[in-house]
Amino acid sequence: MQYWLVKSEPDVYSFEQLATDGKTRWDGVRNYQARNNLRAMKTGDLCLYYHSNIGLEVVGIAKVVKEHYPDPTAEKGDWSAVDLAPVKPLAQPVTLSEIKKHPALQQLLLVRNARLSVMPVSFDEFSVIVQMGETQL
DNA sequence: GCCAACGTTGGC
DNA sequence: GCCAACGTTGGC
Repeated sequence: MQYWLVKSEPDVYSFEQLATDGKTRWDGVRNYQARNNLRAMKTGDLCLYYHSNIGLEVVGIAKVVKEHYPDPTAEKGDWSAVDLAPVKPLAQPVTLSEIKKHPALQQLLLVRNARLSVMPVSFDEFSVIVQMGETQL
């Protein structure tokens, strides 16, 4: 079991929208590092769902329900998509500023590489953020 | 809206 | 293969 963090701009596709849809195709990734992370995802892996630009906070947990396949939105190039489904929202969102303040989260790629949109997180980091969101695993 | 950080492109 | 120029992302 691996843990991840995925970013989305909430005015484009929010966690609430994912909760409504029940499932979504995570496509449109055009960054090699992020793509390679998508390809490493396994069914059942859990993802922290982060709202970038608006909110700047982790708002929920999603899970991988379909492993990587060719991204149908890619007109050219070698890109991948996965399918994600909602697990649960955090009782209280965990903001970027809280994450930056937390001693156990200083290695988080979200902090160290702001531009990466799909990144692995350790189980410890995942647990800390979920606990900060006051939600049970 | 600005700008820093990063990735990509293209000239040499 | 280097590096400058450019485009994009994302925090502020």
